[in-house]
Amino acid sequence: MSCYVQVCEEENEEPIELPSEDDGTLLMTTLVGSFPGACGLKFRHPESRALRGVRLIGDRLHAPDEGWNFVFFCVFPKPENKRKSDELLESSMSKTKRLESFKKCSDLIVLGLPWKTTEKELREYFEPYGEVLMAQVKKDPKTGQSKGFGFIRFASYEVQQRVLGQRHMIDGRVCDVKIPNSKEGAMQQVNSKVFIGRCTEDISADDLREYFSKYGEVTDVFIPKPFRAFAFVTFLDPEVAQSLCGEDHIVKGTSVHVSNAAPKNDPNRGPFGRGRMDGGRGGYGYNQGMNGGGWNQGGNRDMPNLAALGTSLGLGQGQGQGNVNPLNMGALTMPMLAALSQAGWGLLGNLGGNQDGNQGSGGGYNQGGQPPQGGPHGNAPPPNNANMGPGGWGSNSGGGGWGDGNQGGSWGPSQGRSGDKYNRGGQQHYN
DNA sequence: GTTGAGCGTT
Repeated sequence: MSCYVQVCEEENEEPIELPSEDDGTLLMTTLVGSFPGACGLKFRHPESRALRGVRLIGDRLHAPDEGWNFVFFCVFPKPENKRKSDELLESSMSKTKRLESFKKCSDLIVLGLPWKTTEKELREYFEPYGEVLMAQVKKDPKTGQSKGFGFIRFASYEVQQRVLGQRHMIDGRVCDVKIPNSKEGAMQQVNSKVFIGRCTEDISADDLREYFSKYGEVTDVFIPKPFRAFAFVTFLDPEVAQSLCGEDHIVKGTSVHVSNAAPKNDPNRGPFGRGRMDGGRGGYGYNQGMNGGGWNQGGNRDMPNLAALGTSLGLGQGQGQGNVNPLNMGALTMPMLAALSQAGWGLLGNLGGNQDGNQGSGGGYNQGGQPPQGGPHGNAPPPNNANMGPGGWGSNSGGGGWGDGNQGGSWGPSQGRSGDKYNRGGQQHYN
């Protein structure tokens, strides 16, 4: 028996009526359709006067015992512990921030998969959250044995954020879903050529051209022979090339990674791994640097996640052709500039029309965080707390932990910054 | 046939 549920973004705003399903639940997809970025619902209980979260199981919000007879308001992810002094700023920014959070999906890494989990099972686990574009389990090429991790790609950014915000149990193991390190903010060079990584042999130059032409005119496609699992695509418009950098694209069923093509003969060309500054939880990236996270954890010379900055600040949009400056400096706030400067970031020196300039900055990132406390059995999340901690879901359903289908909890989100470093190998010299 | 932090045949 479906009905309409009154929902508004915040308390005391004009509600919108959203249709529930036949089974009386409200789909998350219905909710985010009207409230992008929402991750749950809460309401003020008339007796307790307290906020109550709405139970969320999978993709379905379940009516409170009293039914949908309240005005509900949205819960949005809180990526950081909010300090009191930030609340004003937070509320004044919240709407724009949410608008800016319309970002494209990226692949997500799924860590901790049971050895036996297949790609099919991986896909089937995530499908209830939303459309799955790609699911793969990394295997040893010889034995076919799973390496215990895989990648997943969703069609919807909102779904992606929801999946990132929850803990997962797949085939009896707790799995971590994160933004992979390969998605670190690629410094966007002024270059109309992009590097296409993770190509498979069945992707032809024509395939790449056809696929990428939808973003702009492709002037060249180059695939090294013999097969080297990467390619170059050159666009007429550097803006187009820039806009694709850092993204994953699915070409002929394969997730390829687009990054800036390193110039051929730059001895300075180093690893392309750059630091994630946001603790690895994706989304709201620029905001994460503001609460003591800082740009430069551990004192290494990582670069800020420029891709995240660029998107969240609306950089790189609408630049006229021929303007080789990838940054709209007018959009950079002083604190940002200060942060960038403090990060030892050599951008300014690189803006002088050096099309082949490349950052020689080393890799190293600060990800990690503490493993979750508590286990898959028992140790349920704190019940009925509408004010979740970082990474939490706002709408926390009370009751048990794993095993009863309760997915609303957040126990010990991995937002910590343990400062461990990891240096990936990077883009190799290529002639 | 084993394993359990990580990062995708650059």
